[in-house]
Amino acid sequence: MSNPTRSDQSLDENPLPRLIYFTAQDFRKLAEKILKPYDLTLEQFHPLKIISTTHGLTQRQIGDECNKSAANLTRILDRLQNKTLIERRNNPADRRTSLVFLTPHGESLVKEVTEILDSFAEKSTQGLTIKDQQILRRTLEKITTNLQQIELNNFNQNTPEER
Amino acid sequence: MSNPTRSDQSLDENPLPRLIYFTAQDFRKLAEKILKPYDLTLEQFHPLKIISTTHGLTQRQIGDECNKSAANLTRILDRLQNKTLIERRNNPADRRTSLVFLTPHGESLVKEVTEILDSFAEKSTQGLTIKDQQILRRTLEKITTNLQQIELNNFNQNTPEER
DNA sequence: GGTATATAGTTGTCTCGTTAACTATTAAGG
DNA sequence: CCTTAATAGTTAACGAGACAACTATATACC
Repeated sequence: MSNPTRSDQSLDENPLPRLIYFTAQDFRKLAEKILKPYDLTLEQFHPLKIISTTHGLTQRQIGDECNKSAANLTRILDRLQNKTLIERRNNPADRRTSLVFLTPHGESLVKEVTEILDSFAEKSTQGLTIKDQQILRRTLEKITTNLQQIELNNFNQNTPEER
Repeated sequence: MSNPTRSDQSLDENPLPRLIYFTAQDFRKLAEKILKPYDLTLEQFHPLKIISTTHGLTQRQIGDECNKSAANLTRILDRLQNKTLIERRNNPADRRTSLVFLTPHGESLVKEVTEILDSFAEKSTQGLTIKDQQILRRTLEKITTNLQQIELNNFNQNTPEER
């Protein structure tokens, strides 16, 4: 009624990538709001969740799993450590690395927040048929594959037309 | 072959929202690489593109169109202005606002980059049937609607089960 | 007309993401 | 062995998104 945003008018005409992009943004924004009372961000929760399912991972392993660079993960873990949700322990087998564990505090927080986020994720895909969900999944995978292909072409040569 | 990231193994088991999120991230990362030679980011290009199709918008209007907050847009426009791609002109009709225009420099850059990004967007959805694209579009819209619904419920009451 | 409210835009602070430079440790190859 | 290269992690700098506080102007209402 008040502010005519792009969601009201121009979604239909947006190119698909931007549509995906906007949807992801909307999702993130709402997830952040939901997590705010727990003094957590979505990006902090990702690694936390990973640590909770596999204890004692290195930062590299965690970063691979949640698609975060080493630099980025360092700070995120710093913040989680400051909130005493995780701890880094020395790894005698490889002194370059440290192994990351949840504290009891972190453990219980993950448990609590997981339920909330799971229910949120479920609600967000409500009303979609199984078929549509499958197609969505397949389509996104195809796009990801395309992106990888583009990246390869771009960095081996300059957009070759045929091969 | 080298680094087993989440794209190789766990895409299938990821919940849909995260899948959308990862796809959007991949898209953004590649778009940024493509734009780098032009000293532009994807987030800078969005408003630039909008300004190029409708000259003399206020910042508010631009922000609505590209889903950016006023605060965020202020800085992005500052950067674009420093690169002499845009200019802000006084609006005598409402002295709180300024109207944003492209410089000739900005004009030609938008033209150049638009072609590249369009072709990129097209390539990224290559191999998808029209039908699948329609379903993707419909599905994402449905998710967006769901998110709006969740937001309403959350802020009027505490997750009411039924109404 | 004058006060109250709403709106446009800016600025500060924090989190997140990326790149590049750097340290420490480990692995490889002569 | 010892030099070289690779890897794990940290730090700094910058763009970007979010929120809160603030200024200036415009609108509403009494």
